[in-house]
Amino acid sequence: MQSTQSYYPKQISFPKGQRVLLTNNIYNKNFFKPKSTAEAKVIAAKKHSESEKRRRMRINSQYTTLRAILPDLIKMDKASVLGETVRKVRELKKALTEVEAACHCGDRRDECVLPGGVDKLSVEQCEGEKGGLVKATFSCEDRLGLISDMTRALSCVKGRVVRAEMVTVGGRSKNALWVQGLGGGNEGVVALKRALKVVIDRPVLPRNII
Amino acid sequence: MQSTQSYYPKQISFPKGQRVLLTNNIYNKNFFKPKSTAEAKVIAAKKHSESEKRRRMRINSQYTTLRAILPDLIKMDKASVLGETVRKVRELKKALTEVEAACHCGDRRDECVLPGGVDKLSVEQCEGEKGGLVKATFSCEDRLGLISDMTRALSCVKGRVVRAEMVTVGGRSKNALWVQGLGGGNEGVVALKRALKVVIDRPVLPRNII
DNA sequence: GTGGACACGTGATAC
DNA sequence: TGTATCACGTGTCCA
Repeated sequence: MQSTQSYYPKQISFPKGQRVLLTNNIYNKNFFKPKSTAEAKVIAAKKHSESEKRRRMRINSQYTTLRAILPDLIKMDKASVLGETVRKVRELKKALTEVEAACHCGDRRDECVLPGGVDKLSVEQCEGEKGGLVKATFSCEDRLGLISDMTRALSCVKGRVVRAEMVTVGGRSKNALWVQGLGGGNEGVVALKRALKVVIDRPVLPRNII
Repeated sequence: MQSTQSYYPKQISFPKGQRVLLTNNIYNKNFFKPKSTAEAKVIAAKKHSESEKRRRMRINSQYTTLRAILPDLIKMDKASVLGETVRKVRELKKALTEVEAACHCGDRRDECVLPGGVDKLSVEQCEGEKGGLVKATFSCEDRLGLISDMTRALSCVKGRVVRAEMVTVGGRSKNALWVQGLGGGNEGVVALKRALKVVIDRPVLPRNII
C-alpha cells in the first residue's frame, strides 16, 4: 500500500524529459519522453530483481553449505541453522582452548615439553639463580640404560641434580635436568654438555624384551 | 509494479461498505459477506507481515551474534558473514582434530598419559604376555627421592623393571612400570602394589632448593 | 547515475 | 484449519 503510494507519484506524475521545442513540446513532455523512461524503468526493474535474485542465491548457497557442515541438521529453517552454527562455533572454540591448555600445545611450540623428532641438546645457566644453577635439556631416542648413562655422565662432571623432568613417549625421550655444583665458570657447562652429548649419541641397543 | 497490479484488484477494486438489505441473500452474498472477508484479509495480511517481520528479526539477530563471534568481521554483508562462518567452522574443526591427534587427548581420556590431580595406583597382569609381565601405573606428588624409593620398593619385591615411562609436569608425577620376575601367582602383584602404595603415601618433604 | 545491500509486504506452500 | 517458512519483486539508502 505504502509502496504503491510512494512509487507511482515518482514514476509517473513527474515527466522527466525536457528536450523542448523540436516541434511540439507538449507531446515531447507528456507522452514521448515518459514512454522511454517508463521502458527504461521496466528494464531497470528487471535488472534489479535479477540482481536481487543472485544475491539471494549467494546467501542460500551458504546456508546449504552450513547445513552440510553441521552434523545431522539437514532439515532446519534458516534461523535455527544460524543458531546452531553459533552454538557449534562456540563449542569448537571452547574445546580447542581447553585441549590446548590441557596439552600445553599451541603456545611456545618451540618450548614444547614433549620430545622432538631429532636429537637436541642445550645447556645454559639459569639466570637470577644463586649458586650456579644450570639447566640441561636434551631429546634423544629412548633406550635401556639411558638413566644409568645420564647418572654416570653427571657424576663425571661432579654435578648434582636438584630437579628433573623426564618424558618418554613413542620411543622418544626428553629430559630436563637442573644441575648444581658445576662451579662458577663456563667450564662446568661445557663439560656437562660434552658428557651429555656422549650419552645422546650412544647407539640404541635393540630391545629383546617387550 | 507487478505487486501493485495484483494487489489493487483484490483489495480496492471491490467497494466495501454494502450493509444493505438483510432480507436479500443476493446482497448478502455479493456485498455484505465480501466486506467482512475483505476486512479479514486486511487483518490477516497485517498478521502475516508482522509475523514475517518477527522471522526476519530472529534471523538478523543471529547474524549480529555471528558477527560478534567471528574475529574483526563486524562489517560484512550477509553472504560474506556466512561464508566466513563456514571457513571458521572448518578451520576450528581441523585445528581441533590436529591438536587432539598431536597430544593424544580426546580419546580414551581415562588412559591419559599425563599425571592426574589425585594419587592413583593400579597393578595388573599384562594379558597375552609370557613370563608374568605386570604393569604398574601410579600418579603422585613429585618429590626428591621418588625414584630412589621406587627402586627400593621394587628390589624389596624382587621385581625387575623391563620398561618404564615417567612423566613429571606441574609438580605431579605419573609413572608406568613394566615389571617381571614377581612369580606366577597373585601374591607378587599384591606385594608390589603394597610396596608402591608406601612410596606414594610418603609425605613430600619441602624443597629447599629451587 | 549505477550497482550493491537491506527491509518490506506479499503469494505460495507445507504441515 | 491456521501457522510458519520461503522466494519474489520492490523501495530505499549508500558508496
